Amino acid sequence: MKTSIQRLTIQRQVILEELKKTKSHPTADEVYQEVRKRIPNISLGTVYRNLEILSGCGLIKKIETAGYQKRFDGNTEPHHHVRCINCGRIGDIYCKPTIPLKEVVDKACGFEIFDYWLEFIGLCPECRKKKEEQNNN
Amino acid sequence: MKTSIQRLTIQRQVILEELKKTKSHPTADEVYQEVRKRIPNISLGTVYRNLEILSGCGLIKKIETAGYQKRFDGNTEPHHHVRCINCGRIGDIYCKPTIPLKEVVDKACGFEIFDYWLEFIGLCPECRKKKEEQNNN
DNA sequence: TTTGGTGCAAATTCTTTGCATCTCT
DNA sequence: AGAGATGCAAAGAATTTGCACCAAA
Repeated sequence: MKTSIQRLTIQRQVILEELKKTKSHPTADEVYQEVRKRIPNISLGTVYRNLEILSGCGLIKKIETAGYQKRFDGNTEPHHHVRCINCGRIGDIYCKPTIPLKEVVDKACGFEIFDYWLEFIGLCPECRKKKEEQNNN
Repeated sequence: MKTSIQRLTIQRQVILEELKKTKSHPTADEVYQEVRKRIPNISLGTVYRNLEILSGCGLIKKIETAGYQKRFDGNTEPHHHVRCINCGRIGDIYCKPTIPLKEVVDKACGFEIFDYWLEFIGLCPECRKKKEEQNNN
């Protein structure tokens, strides 16, 4: 895994900018759609390649929770995610889980732990509302 | 989402048995390979369909952490996972995180939280050893 | 001039689906 | 008969890769 970028091409720069600009945790294709507005002839392959490289050197974060598409996050601060079970939207959470997570796990299984991934699954406010309205009919 | 099985066909039964038998969190294809030893003409589609149904009614667990393939777990006790960044192997952890996770999140973001997913990323004992040997060369 | 990057298209990989057939009840 | 399942094969979706060309060091 590379830890630094060789060249900051326009494509790479715009992809990064668009990711930093939004809080919506877009998929590769959504990034592509956004970037195309500024670089109309960019290819989807280039977007994929660059998302991989950018996350490889820590400039963005890859959100790898499947069954779903990968998503990408321009926010590299440590934080956690909530995913809406209904619409797939992903939100951010900044609470610090005050758990000695690493320590516990290290002892429990012999893994050398680098990181952990904490994701909550539920209904986002919008979908919550919709569901309640349906129930009232 | 269905909550009960209509018919317990041989295919369904064997898939379930094989999953209960192992601790290796196999992918759909790995389940397929194993089940084929007992039902040679079973189709991959059937395996996928049944894994979906079995997890839909809570008899098995779907592990949806991607970039990787989905994996399935015959162990439905609440527990967490460690994933090896190198070989992809998934292990189990039974520590209880003593955090009021749900409560904190509910307040923080307006989501209605049903569940959470906690996964640790690191190096499994085997890969740890390999890496150390490489470093010694 | 060499290395890295790009666009394009084809290829892969994983998963889902349509359909004719079969099987329980 | 009718609903649910199956095998097979084709289709889909997401992602990766090969290749010829381009561009910056």
